[in-house]
Amino acid sequence: MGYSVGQVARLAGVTVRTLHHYDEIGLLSPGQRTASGYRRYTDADLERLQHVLFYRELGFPLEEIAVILDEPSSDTLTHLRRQHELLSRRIGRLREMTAAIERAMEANAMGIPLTPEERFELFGDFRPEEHQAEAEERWGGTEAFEQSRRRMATMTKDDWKRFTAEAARTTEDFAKAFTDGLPADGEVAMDLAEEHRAHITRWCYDCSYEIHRGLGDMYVADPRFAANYEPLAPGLTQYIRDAIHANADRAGA
Amino acid sequence: MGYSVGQVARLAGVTVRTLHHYDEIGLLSPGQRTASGYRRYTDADLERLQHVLFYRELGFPLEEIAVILDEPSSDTLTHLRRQHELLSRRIGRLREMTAAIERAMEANAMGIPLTPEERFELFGDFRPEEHQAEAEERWGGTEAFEQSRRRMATMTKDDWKRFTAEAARTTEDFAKAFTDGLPADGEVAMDLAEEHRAHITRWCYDCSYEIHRGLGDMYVADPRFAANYEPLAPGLTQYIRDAIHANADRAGA
DNA sequence: ACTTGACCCTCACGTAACGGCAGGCTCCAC
DNA sequence: GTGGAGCCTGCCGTTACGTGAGGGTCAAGT
Repeated sequence: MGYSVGQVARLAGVTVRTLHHYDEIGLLSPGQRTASGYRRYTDADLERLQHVLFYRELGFPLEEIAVILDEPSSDTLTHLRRQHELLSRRIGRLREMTAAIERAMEANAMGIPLTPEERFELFGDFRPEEHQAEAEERWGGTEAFEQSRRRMATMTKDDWKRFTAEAARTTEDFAKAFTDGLPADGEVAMDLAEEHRAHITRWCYDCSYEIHRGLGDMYVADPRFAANYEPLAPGLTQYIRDAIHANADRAGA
Repeated sequence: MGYSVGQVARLAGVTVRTLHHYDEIGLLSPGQRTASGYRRYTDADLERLQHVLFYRELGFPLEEIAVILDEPSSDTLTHLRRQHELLSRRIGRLREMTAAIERAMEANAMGIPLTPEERFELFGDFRPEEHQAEAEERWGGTEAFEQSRRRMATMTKDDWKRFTAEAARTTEDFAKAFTDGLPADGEVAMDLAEEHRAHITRWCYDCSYEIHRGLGDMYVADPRFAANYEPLAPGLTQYIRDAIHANADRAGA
């Protein structure tokens, strides 16, 4: 027979207003309502709230929390593992900051002034590396790019393994279709392209047909991407690019 | 000779807008401006920014950061020490969360459902203990109370030592004035009361005369406070209370 | 001397994640 | 059967910026 807002609020150490808010934005709606409109939270709701608070504590925006809690592959254990890894990383980060502080204290004790770069290096774990800057340039700092970057940050080593495994499978299927002589604008190739697009959407960001076209073009233009495909079959890169465009055409985009 | 907003932004890994914002709210105004109105940040500004970002990272509101950076006893070393301690605490907290996650994983593996209390105990480090609940009741959950609670949280063991030392000194002075037979509404006693008020304002929260009166009344009403004063001189508690009121009267409040 | 692109300025409105209050039901314990 | 605790739905306020708009500034190239 569930818990009332007040009870849940006390249990979880949040305010009633917060629960109302989570209900409003659809992040956590109580399983039921009483006849008089009172919210009734179930045990499942409590578990969801637990995860919400956890990710929130680690600084995730609520909208993103909703996404990662609603993705299909999200059972309790997956989340616990992910949370465990996120915690480890966070602790590592704080340790680095501790070390930086200690260095600063030493420098201070010796009367050595810090250079501006030294001053902020401890915050610099997300500084634009080469690759990021380039992607930014290519993608024009779009929403999708940001989304991707953040999604990547949440992925555990396990996630990465599954991600690359899935990606490799699709690539192999492409290679097979290509060597079998199936046309790039044929049913099979287009379905594979669609699968590819879904794969990206699931793991990285909301990949529209238009973005997907752009990706395909990028594959042939950039030798680093081509390096992944050509060894499997020369010409595969172009084939994939064409299949992507055919698939987008089919979808009317 | 100085850095532009853009340079500082790149160095510190924040946006220009953020620096503009800090300037607007007076948290970090550049030491100079060029003739054409461009912001010029000095090395001292950079150091301040470093501290700002640090405290921000640890979740302090900007307004509070301004306060702790502007308090008189705030030299670089003090801050570095404080930051070091805050980091240690933070790491400890995250370790506890890690342990809680591990317990949850075990329970999950064994198929044991968690009780609602177990679910959220890891977030419960700020649950209302007896004392806090009482203070809340007394003070009616005022702004001052919240301010105090947060200030306390930033204090290192060293801070506490100095705090209690200062407090003890004032108390002794009060005791001396009392045993010397000086009147509670006399110059000396009132000055001591004012010092007491300043002490609270400096360390805990903005203590108005009205609040101060309330504190004085509380001292005589609550035996636990009286226990601190009476051993020094019987009747001292009442004396302090009267001095506080006299001082408030003198200030016209 | 002139343009052009990168950088800077000041408004000014938008957003996320709630806090806090008003005005009004609902529940249950005495 | 009534009073107080708890719940409801708006709705406006706040913090820490994001995101342009509209317009000066500056060094480098032509």
